[in-house]
Amino acid sequence: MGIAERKEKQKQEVRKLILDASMKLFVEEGFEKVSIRKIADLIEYSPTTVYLYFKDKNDILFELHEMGFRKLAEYNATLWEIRNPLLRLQKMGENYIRFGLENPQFYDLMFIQQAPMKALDNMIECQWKSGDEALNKLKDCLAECMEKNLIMKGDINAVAMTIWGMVHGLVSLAIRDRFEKLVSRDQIMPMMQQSLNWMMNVLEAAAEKQ
Amino acid sequence: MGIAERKEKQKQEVRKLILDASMKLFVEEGFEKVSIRKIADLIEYSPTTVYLYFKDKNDILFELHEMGFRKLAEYNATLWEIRNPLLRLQKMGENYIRFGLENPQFYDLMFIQQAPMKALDNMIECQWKSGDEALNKLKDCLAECMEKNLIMKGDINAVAMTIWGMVHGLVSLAIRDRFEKLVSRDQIMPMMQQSLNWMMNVLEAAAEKQ
DNA sequence: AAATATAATTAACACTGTTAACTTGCAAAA
DNA sequence: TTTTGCAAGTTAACAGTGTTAATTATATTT
Repeated sequence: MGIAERKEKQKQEVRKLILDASMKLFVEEGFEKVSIRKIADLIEYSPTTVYLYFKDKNDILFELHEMGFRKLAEYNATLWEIRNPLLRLQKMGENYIRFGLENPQFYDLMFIQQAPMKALDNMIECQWKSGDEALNKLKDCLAECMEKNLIMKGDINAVAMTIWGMVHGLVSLAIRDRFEKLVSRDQIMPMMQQSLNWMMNVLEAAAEKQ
Repeated sequence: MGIAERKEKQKQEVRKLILDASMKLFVEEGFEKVSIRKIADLIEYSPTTVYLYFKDKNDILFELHEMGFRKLAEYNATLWEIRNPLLRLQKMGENYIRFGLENPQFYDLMFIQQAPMKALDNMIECQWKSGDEALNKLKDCLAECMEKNLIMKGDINAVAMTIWGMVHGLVSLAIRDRFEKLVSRDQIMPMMQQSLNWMMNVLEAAAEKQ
């Protein structure tokens, strides 16, 4: 069955060709500039060929969104060496914010755009695996913090949403230009840092009081 | 100069016609279904007529975004009677979340979409007045809390961003379907309420410790 | 070599925002 | 009263978008 194997391999190669082209357009021109026709032009195939390898555009954007999660994981590569869970939490927040501001297009796709979630709806395994994995790491960290009385106890899901919500709030307001209309541009980054610091101080103080 | 006045009035009437039609489409079919052609169809003018009254589509979306802010203000109408600033803060957060979940299209336009901010760039007064006004009310509340030692002291801008960031994070993750892929749908609302409660407890405890 | 299966294409549909050029109707000047 | 000029509104077009049905070309199997 050598030829069936080769065929499968070729199919995967074209698939990769499409994804590479999408990626190139995506990082160079941003999310909304990625179109099926431009992808096809780049790989020198007709636009309809793309539909032989992907169900629709959302399906392609889902794959790009997965790449984004791999990139985020790279940011956190050295994080698990940190013993103090509260310090780890802080670094996690810093990395998250840094990732968002340095890769706004990826962030957009991972946490703002609806397209990847729509692709998920049409899949067999319709659970958001990437998001779940990332959230679990946050939950583990928070659980450890609670165990050691470093943050106030509470429902782990609710607390995780709170912390995630806070950093996501900062990043998404920043990359959607809500801050630069309110404070001067060069003040945004230091202010976000201050914001995170204040939050950490509050968390710490509340735990000590408990 | 009676005729010039009448002309001006007629011009304003067509303008209102366009906005009403946009609004109708917007609340009935959502943001991405609003198109210049559909607006024109609805008011029985040609599509290009719209461009005689608005610079571009962003310009129309900006007006809708303003209506959203007026709607949000309605939610907070009875808020200023509350004396205790910490309780006021909590209710403000609850109202914000409720507004977002009950009016996801408006929320989208006000805090997620880039279109209204792009319209702002091409305006004489390119400050985000609506956002600034809303944020100032939050800042006033926080300043009062700090004064009375009800929350931990810190840079007022940074703290405001933190609090806003948190509630915006929750709402935007919710309306962009990030929660329902992680927890069951009917658990989202109670979890968000729990999330806010935990946050308020943390704020309170941290203040007392100070 | 002929039949079959698969890969890729062309053409089309129904949309989108936006601009240039043209036509109509009405108020003001000759 | 007639002519001029301006503003409102229109048509046609450009350059795109995602997506589907029908068709052609290619490669594999019989």
